[in-house]
Amino acid sequence: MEFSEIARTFLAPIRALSVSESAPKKQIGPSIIRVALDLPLRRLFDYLPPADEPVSNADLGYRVRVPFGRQRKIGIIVGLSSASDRPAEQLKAVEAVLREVPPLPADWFRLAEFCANYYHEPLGQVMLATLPATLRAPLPPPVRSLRQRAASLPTATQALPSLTTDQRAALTTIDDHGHGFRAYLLHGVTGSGKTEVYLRLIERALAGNRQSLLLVPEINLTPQLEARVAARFPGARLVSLHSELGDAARNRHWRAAHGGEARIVLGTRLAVFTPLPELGLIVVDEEHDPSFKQQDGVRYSARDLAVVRARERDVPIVLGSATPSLETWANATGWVGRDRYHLLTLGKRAIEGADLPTVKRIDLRTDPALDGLSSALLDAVDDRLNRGEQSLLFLNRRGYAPVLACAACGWVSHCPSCAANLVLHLADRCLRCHHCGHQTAVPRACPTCGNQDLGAFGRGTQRLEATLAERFPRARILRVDRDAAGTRRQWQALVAKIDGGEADILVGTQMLAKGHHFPKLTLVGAIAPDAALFAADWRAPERLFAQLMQVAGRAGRAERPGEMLLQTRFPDHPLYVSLARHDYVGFAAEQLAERRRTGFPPFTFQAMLRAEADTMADALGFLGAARRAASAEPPPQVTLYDPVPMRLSRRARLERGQLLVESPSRRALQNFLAGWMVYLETCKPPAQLRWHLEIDPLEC
DNA sequence: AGCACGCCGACT
DNA sequence: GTCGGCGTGCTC
Repeated sequence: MEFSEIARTFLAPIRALSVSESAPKKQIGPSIIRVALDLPLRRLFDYLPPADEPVSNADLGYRVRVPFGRQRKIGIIVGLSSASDRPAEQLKAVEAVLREVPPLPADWFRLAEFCANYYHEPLGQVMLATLPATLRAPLPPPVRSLRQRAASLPTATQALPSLTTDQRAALTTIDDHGHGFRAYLLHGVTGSGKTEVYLRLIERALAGNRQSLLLVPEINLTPQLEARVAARFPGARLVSLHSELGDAARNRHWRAAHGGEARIVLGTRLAVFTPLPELGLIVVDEEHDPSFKQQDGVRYSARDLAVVRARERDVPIVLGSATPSLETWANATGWVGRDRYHLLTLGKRAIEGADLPTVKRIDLRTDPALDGLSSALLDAVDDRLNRGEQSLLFLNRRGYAPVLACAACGWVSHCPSCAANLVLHLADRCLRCHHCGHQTAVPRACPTCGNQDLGAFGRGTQRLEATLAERFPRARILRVDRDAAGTRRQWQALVAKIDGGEADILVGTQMLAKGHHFPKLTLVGAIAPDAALFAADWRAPERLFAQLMQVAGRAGRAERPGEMLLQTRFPDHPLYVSLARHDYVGFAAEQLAERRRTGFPPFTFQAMLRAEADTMADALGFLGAARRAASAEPPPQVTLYDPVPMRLSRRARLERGQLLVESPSRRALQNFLAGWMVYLETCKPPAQLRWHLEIDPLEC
């Protein structure tokens, strides 16, 4: 069957798929139950009601246990009907309607449906993937006695921090608009008091007897936020939802939210799907953070879904950031259509006397770096050591050196499974691939020519740490990267050390830029930011600016002024000029103008079809066939580019290719993709080939 | 996705 | 002669 024909035949029923809220009432009694199952299939499965147990509209949203082939599965009742496509004798009966958990509510259905349609994933997979594991398991969890939580402490009478003019103005604007839907962008530099605004809004939601949903990028890095919220509202039950939580706790927290007992839910991206019967407020903190985008399974953007959810529920949503994503900024400042988001700006740092750090650019052409460190930066670190203050050196590259190589024959440490180099990790005495985890011992001599003199090229955090130890033998140096602070426990131990004044120099990746502030820190050095300036990825400047701005914000938040030193060969680059002025607005305007001129998002909409297979020929062959099928009847307003190898063309022994699809019209793109997906699922690619579609891809 | 059924190689 | 490889095909 041709693609276009398939689109016509199958598309209409898929779009029409929805919860039938007007199914016949029980005088006839609907005889068919439509069930969503966790399968990669774009259809529902029809079942008969369980023996002697009529079902009604009140059963929509309950989980069911059903026979499926010779297995048992958990599904969700998404509709009732009086007829099925299949003859009744082919239908099996639902084994049990599981009523111990209240039914999933209608707004949760609409969110799951939106997610399934927008990201082109089967509804059942979306729905089941968002439930806690224990509610997905075909066997009921072992019965445990419900542990009653200790009664909450009486509300401590604590003096609330006084608000700045900007904070008060932001709150007044939100208050004046009332309880209904409106999306706000709360734009404010580090220390401008965004969190206090969130807390005041949560306070209002609590007073109005409404639940609040607070989404954060990585909960591990911000345990203090959790503590701060809990301390402010000791009388309200707060639960967290994130992937490091065990199954039991996850289930408990999810049910507390669903049941309405939890009044505040603090979670990472998956928490956007938590059913909240009395939701009154959504906050997305650090909304620009890429970790709001799920990178496997259902590839959704939790930030975007949060906005959809707020609209569905008719509640306000606040997106907060010092460096908003350019998509969000465009929505808030009239670059795309009229202002969709309302912009609220927090100008000054809320802490009395704490100014933004001065940003100085060190020209590496006149002050060349020796072992990665310019004399100006060394002097500045020395200065801090003498004053008993802390320095932070920011280098976004883990390991000792990005590659080990033989100068005699040209051998380099290549990953056998990926199109990438093995990174030298001297701390663990190994070579390691950062993409697949492959690990080998460091060879004593060149594997090809026997040369004993292998060289470590480039510089990572470990090497920088070693250099600093040599240069400042009396300083206490602490390295903070994923290797040293991978778990919540390790991270907290390091934070405790830093706060306890047990470190003079911190060396770290962007991990250090997030969340925590260190009162004694007055110097931030960016070691090698230039690489991102000319990267092929057109989003690289946006990410670099955000990172540098964020890490700069670590310096001098207390009464001591902070300083940032930027080591660069391009001191006049507009990105650095904007950064030195703390001018996000100017930077964003320049980037958006460039993107509009060159036709990049948010002025166009993108989707990426990706395929991986044993050979690049297979991967590109599949993508090429997909493209030809679409071009046979060219979709209006949609451009399909040539299939190309991905930037990391081979990972874990699989060759990877991608095909970019683009349109100035979101609707045109979505219409095309819906039909295309149905067609692609009828294709018979080589067995080992895997493919997936990503909407609004962040990586190009 | 599972889990069947279904035809061709090295083994108790 | 069997156990088992994973190539299609189906699951209400």
